[in-house]
Amino acid sequence: MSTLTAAQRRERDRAAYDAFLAACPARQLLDRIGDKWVSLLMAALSDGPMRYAELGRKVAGISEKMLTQTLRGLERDGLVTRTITPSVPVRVDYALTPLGESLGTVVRELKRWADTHMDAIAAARDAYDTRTPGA
Amino acid sequence: MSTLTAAQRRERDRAAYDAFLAACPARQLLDRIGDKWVSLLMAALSDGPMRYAELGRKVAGISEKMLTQTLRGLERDGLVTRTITPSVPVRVDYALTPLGESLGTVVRELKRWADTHMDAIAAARDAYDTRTPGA
DNA sequence: CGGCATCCTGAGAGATACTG
DNA sequence: CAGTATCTCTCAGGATGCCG
Repeated sequence: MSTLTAAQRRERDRAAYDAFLAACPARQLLDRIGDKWVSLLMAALSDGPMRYAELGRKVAGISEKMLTQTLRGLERDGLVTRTITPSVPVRVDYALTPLGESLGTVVRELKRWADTHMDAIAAARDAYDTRTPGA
Repeated sequence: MSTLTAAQRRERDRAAYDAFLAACPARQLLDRIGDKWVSLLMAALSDGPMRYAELGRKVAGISEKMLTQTLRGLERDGLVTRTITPSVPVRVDYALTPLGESLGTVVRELKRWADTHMDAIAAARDAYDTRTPGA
């Protein structure tokens, strides 16, 4: 039977699309750098290695949970290294890998586009909001 | 008094940081293109103008709500145009603006990095998961 | 056809408290 | 110092149904 409701069809399509998206490299990359803390942490580390608590202070608003979670993710992806020095108060340093620095370069290109064009976007936004005053 | 609890200090810091982030162009851009549907929709539109329902079919898994919502956001930011043809069944076409195409170029650069380096990330991920088998 | 209002659920963000 | 564990709660996003 081709008797599929719109909902059923969409569900099937979504499953197929999800598989496609999971395999899409660009999608994975966007998910990573789109993460609120990833870019901030990497920017902080681009100045050189830092300790756990230093990062927590530098990025200010981050909770310990997200700090740990994000760093773990970055470590897993080979973007940062985690170096444990087993002194009496343990010391843990995080640093960018070459891969991480490479990604940092790309992100900075993105930032350059942002710096050049975001005022145009802001202007468009203002114009739009003026055109659509109430709602 | 400097008698602030850790929570109070963090809250104050977060407020300040939120303000900083809201003003940061790069952050705004990342929030945009990090959105699951934005890049997909823009990729679809890079082939030329499309109608509402066409987009819905091309992007397959998207719900009508997200389709409308995302398109509105892109229109507001001056990245796409929305053209209404008041025929009897209404016809609405969406197309990239020059600004939108410019952004598309940047995103494609990002995609190039992804295509070149995501296998390294996947490898790092595998290695990490092997090193950390149980948990 | 194209779109908005409404309700509802689940993933994920943060606070808190405890451990090596 | 550097986490881990647990709980709560928000809110993005999907389903549904109605309008122009």
